[in-house]
Amino acid sequence: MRSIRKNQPKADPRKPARQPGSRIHAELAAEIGRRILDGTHPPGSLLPNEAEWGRMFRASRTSVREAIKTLSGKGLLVSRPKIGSRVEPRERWNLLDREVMAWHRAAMDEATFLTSLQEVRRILEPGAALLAATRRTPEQLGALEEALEGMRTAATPDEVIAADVRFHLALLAAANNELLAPFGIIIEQALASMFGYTMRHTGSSEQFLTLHTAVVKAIAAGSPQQASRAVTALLDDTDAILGRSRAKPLREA
Amino acid sequence: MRSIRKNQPKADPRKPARQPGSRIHAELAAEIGRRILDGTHPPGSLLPNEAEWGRMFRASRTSVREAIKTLSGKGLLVSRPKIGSRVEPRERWNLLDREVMAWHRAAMDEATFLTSLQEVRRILEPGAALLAATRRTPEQLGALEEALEGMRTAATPDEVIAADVRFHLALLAAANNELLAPFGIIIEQALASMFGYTMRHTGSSEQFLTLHTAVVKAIAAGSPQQASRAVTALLDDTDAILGRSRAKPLREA
DNA sequence: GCTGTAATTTTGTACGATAAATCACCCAGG
DNA sequence: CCTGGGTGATTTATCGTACAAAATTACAGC
Repeated sequence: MRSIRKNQPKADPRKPARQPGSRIHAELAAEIGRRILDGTHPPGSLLPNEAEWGRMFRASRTSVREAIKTLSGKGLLVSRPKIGSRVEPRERWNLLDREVMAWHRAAMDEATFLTSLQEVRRILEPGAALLAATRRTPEQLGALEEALEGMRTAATPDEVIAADVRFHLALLAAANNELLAPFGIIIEQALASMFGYTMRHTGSSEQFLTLHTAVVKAIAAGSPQQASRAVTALLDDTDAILGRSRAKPLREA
Repeated sequence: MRSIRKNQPKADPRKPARQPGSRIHAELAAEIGRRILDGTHPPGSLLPNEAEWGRMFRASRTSVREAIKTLSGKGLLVSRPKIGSRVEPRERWNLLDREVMAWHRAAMDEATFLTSLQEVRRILEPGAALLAATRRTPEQLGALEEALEGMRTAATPDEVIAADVRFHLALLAAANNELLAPFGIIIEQALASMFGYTMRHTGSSEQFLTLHTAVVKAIAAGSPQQASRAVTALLDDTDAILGRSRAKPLREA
C-alpha cells in the first residue's frame, strides 16, 4: 500500500482529513445554510465571496459553488456577477424544505418552533382527515391500521414515535391530494421536536391509542366530520401532553 | 471591435449562442427538472451521467453538476459515485418549491392541478383567517385594505389578479405563523392558473369585491369565526366562477 | 462454488484560465 | 456645478483537465 498521492493539493496534517462518506459540498451547504438561518448573515446582507468561503473551509471554489447552488435552489440567496451572493428576504426562503427546516429548528427556540408547527398541524390535519374519509383506498386504510398496530406493539419510545409519524403521514397520503403530502415534513419535524417533551410525560399511552383508533374508525366508516373531529381531539391531547395551555383558537367553533 | 475570442471552446455557429442574461446551470436545471416532472425520467430511474448531459446541451460538466446540485437540493434526485443520479420517489420531491411547482404545473393537466390547489386553499385559508382575526397587527390589516383597494381601482384584469394575490398573501402573513407564509406559493400558482379561466367569466366582479370586503371587515373586527366563514364563502365563489360543481367536502359542516 | 482482488465506471474535488456582468471611479464637456 | 461616457476592477459564470473516492463488476485462484 502506497501512501503517496500525486495531486494532493494541501499536505496539511492539521486538517483532520474529512471523515469518509461526507460530501464537501453538502457540508458547506449545511454550514452556510445554518449561518443564514441563525441570523449570522441576515436577509439583505452580502455573503463572503466564493474564494473566501473556500479559504475558510479549505475547500475548492468548485465545491463552494456547488454548495451555493444548493442554497440558491432553496431560495436562501441569489448570486450575481460582481455583486456576490446576497441573502434573500425571509419570505422567499423555502422553509418547507427538509434541510432548511432542520437548520431553522436548530437555530431557534424549540418551544416556539413547536408551537408554530402544532398550529399548522391543527389547520391541516383535520382537513386532510375530512378528505381521507371519503377518498382513502383500501391500501391507504391498511397503512393507517398498520401504523396503529405499530404503536400498540411498540417496545421502545422510539418505536412509538416512528409509528406515530407513519400514522400521520399515512393520514395525509390518504387524502389523495398530491399537494398535501409534502406537508409531511411538518409532521416529521413536529414529532421529532416533541420527542424530548413527551418522554417526560408518559402515562397517557392508553388514551393516545384510543384517540388514534377513533381516527381510523371514522375514516374506515367514511365519516368525514367524525374523522375531522377525531383528529382535532388527537391534537388537543398532544398539546395537553406538551403541557401547553394555549389559546386553542381553532377550537372556538 | 474585434470578434476573436481566445479560449472559445466551441466555434460552432449552429449553436445559437445563448441569449445574454441566461445562466446555463439554471437552464439545465430547469430542463432536467421538467423532464423529471413530466415523467420522461420516472422515479427510481437512472439519469444520463454528467458527461452525457454535457454533450446533449453542449455544456461543461461543471455547469451540469451545478444544475444537478440544484435539483438534488429540491429532493428530485440523489447522486452517488459509480451509480449515477437516480430520481427520488415522488414523496421526496419538494413540490412546494416555486420552480418545482411551476414545472409540475406545466407537465400536468391544468384543470386537475387547479382542483388540487383549490382543495388545499380550502383547508389553509379559513384556518389562516381564524388566526389572523385575533393576531393581525395594524400594519397587516392595512396591507389587506390596500390590496382590497387595489382590486377596486384596478383597470385591467392583470391588475385585479395582482391585487388578489397580494390580498391572499397578506391574509397568510396576518396569521403571524412563519410556517404558514411559505404556502403563499400555492396561492400564487392557483391564481396564475386561474387567469385563463376567470377571463371567460366576467360579471361577478361586484360580488368578488363584496366577499373580499367581508373578510377584511371580519378580521378588522377581530371575529375569528366570521373571518373563517367569509374566506370559505370567497373560495366557494371562486370555485363557482371556475364552473366546477365540486363536492365541496369542506362545506359539509 | 466461493472469496478476495483488480478493473471499471461514475460522481466528487481541485485548479487554472477566461468570459460576462456590473459597480466605482475618473475625467472631459457642458 | 452636474452629467455622461469610458475605463478599470471585482465577482460570479463557464470551461477544460486532472485526479480521488466510491461502488459495482469481472475475474483469478483456490
